Amino acid sequence: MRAVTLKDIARETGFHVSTVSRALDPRARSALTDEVVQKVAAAAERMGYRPNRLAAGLRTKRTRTVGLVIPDITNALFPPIVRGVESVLEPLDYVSIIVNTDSSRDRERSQIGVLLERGVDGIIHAAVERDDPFIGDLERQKVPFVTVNRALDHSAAPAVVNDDAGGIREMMKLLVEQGHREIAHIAGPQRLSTGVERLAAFRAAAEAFGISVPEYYIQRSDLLVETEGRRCAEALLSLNRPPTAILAANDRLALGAFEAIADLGLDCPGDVSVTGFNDNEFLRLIPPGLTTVRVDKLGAGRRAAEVLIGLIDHPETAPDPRTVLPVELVRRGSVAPPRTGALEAQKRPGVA
Amino acid sequence: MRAVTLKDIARETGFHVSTVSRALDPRARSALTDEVVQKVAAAAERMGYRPNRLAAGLRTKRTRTVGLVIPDITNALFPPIVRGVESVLEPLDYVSIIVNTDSSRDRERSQIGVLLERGVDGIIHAAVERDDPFIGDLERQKVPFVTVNRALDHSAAPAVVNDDAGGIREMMKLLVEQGHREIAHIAGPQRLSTGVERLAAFRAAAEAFGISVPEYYIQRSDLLVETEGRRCAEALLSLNRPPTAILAANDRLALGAFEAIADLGLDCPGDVSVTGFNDNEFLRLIPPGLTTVRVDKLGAGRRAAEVLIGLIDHPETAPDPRTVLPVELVRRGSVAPPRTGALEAQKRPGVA
DNA sequence: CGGCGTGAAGTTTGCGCTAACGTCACACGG
DNA sequence: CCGTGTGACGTTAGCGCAAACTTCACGCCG
Repeated sequence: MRAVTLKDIARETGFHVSTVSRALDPRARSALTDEVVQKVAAAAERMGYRPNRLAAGLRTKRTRTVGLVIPDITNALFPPIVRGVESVLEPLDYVSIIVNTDSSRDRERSQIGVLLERGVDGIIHAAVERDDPFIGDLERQKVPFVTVNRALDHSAAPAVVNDDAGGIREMMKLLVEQGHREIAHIAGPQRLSTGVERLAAFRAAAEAFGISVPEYYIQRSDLLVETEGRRCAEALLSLNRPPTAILAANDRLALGAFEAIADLGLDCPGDVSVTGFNDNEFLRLIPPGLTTVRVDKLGAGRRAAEVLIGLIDHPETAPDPRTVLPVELVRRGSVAPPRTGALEAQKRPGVA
Repeated sequence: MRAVTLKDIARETGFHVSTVSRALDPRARSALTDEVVQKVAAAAERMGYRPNRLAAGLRTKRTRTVGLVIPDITNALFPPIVRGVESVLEPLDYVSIIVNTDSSRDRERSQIGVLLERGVDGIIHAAVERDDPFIGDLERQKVPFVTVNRALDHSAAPAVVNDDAGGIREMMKLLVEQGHREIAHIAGPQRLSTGVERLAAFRAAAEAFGISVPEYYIQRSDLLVETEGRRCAEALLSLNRPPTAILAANDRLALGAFEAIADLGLDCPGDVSVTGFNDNEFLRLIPPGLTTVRVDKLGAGRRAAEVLIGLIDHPETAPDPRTVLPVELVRRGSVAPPRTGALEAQKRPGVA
């Protein structure tokens, strides 16, 4: 069952292949008489013609394919971003090829390689590290690309990010208003822009609110996973003077903190308040309900795709180097006023 | 910055393009002297050669691309299936193009169309309905394809499914052992194979355990979403003789039942036990912990990819028409023995 | 010692498509 | 009445690659 080609339609209709090609191309159609266009369209329809994008791509050097580099599609943060991207790409007749890096540089390199072999017209990168070493290659090869959610340190590459600083500030404000003064931070990995941004914002906000944060109130996680959140929270809660609130750099770290709190026989928010970042799905169903910062995942994906398309269609015009998406505080049960002194009193006998 | 082609390497090394092509092709390499292979490989490396898969695909009619049709990547069931698929595809140098149907037939048709235009070597379909009308076309065009998770009604197409019947039976056994006799079912949409399979299994298991199930204990959902689960559960709990256990056809329906139970001021598992199917992530964190049937999502994706590759590489040999993956009961807090008579006593005064 | 198999390379072709270019007829203005 | 523009279509080339086919030299065997 060979596929129907332009040549077949040409034979059938008696026109030349290139006439058929034009008749089927909305942009070139105007150069032809209506009669020809009608006949060709009818024949194409009747014969079940389906354009071969590969051949067209080979000729035009445009595949209408974009690469989407993410750490792991299994991570609830990314599917909505993907849908956002596709919501703008699909109407434009693009498809995306998604690759997972599993946060491994080796995998990132090879996966970007497969995207390039496939001739993607551009890349949306949701897994960059601040000093990503493979990005230079892309820039040198003039492959249009955008980063989402995260940004590069020294690069003019357009980035679509969330208002990390604003979100952290809001959160700090809430905690302070609730009466907290001993506020700790579980920072994200410092090789990610979100990790350093949120940590810096944490420090800045603390200072703005007149809260002093000792260094040991800042725990750096190595990965954005629950186990790391748990480890960091355990360290914080084992301090002689444990914090009354833990502001985590993301939801998964916060979920890990929940576990640590439960393990130590403590209560959230009774003994410790906890906050997150991102507002992943299902969070509202998990007690006591994580107070967090909602980021617009769909919007981020959408915007990234728009920027990328701009880059592809108008390579000369400089794009917005940076889009900062607004965030929104979501209050749930994990924040309450501190129970003054209660935590220390309770802990002293138990812990060495 | 034009990409390096075989021709460039040929000019550089003095060999002919086809010699270069062979030197770079592991299968054809053996026909060349080591010296040539070495030189070509070195030049390719040095010049940063990257094969153009489009051109190769145009020539060979093999794109090493598969299409992955899913309802919605945002649905937690699918990312692990996707990873499973890619875990076998990636080492074979394939990529996948994922399309979301949003359970719409129009979208499904057009999305399958874009996959075909892209010349995918095969399709893994995780969104089929029992009488899917577009599948006939695929079979006629001899496009290799497999269904995952769901199956077609009248088709020889290979399917990778879970042991729905076994899972339901196990679940029924558990409920009966716990002392339940009034067991209701929130069935999945009957246009999906899982919907009818699980309903049939529910009836069969009930009979096997000597449980009689009145028709009004079976509520059919229209979509596999929480709101539908809630609607169905409300209907069941508003009966004069409400069930003591609700066996839902999937986790999301069960989560909806949780909501309905809470809304009615009832307690799970105190007043009603609830069970699900699939074992989506994060379920363990949602109280009281859904007792459910764990399906091997990664394994399903993996198996589907293996079957598809078999179909692609050996079109003549008939594949296993059906792979049934084992499932596992996961006990959590949502099932407890019925509080005999308590529910009725409590409800009578309140509900008409 | 001649023919022939074989190994190692080169030549050619064409996958399906698009874009640059060519042709031809007709209309229109000076 | 002829040149020239223009509209409508045909011709050609080539994107990058792989596979079929060709060439050529060498060695071996009868």
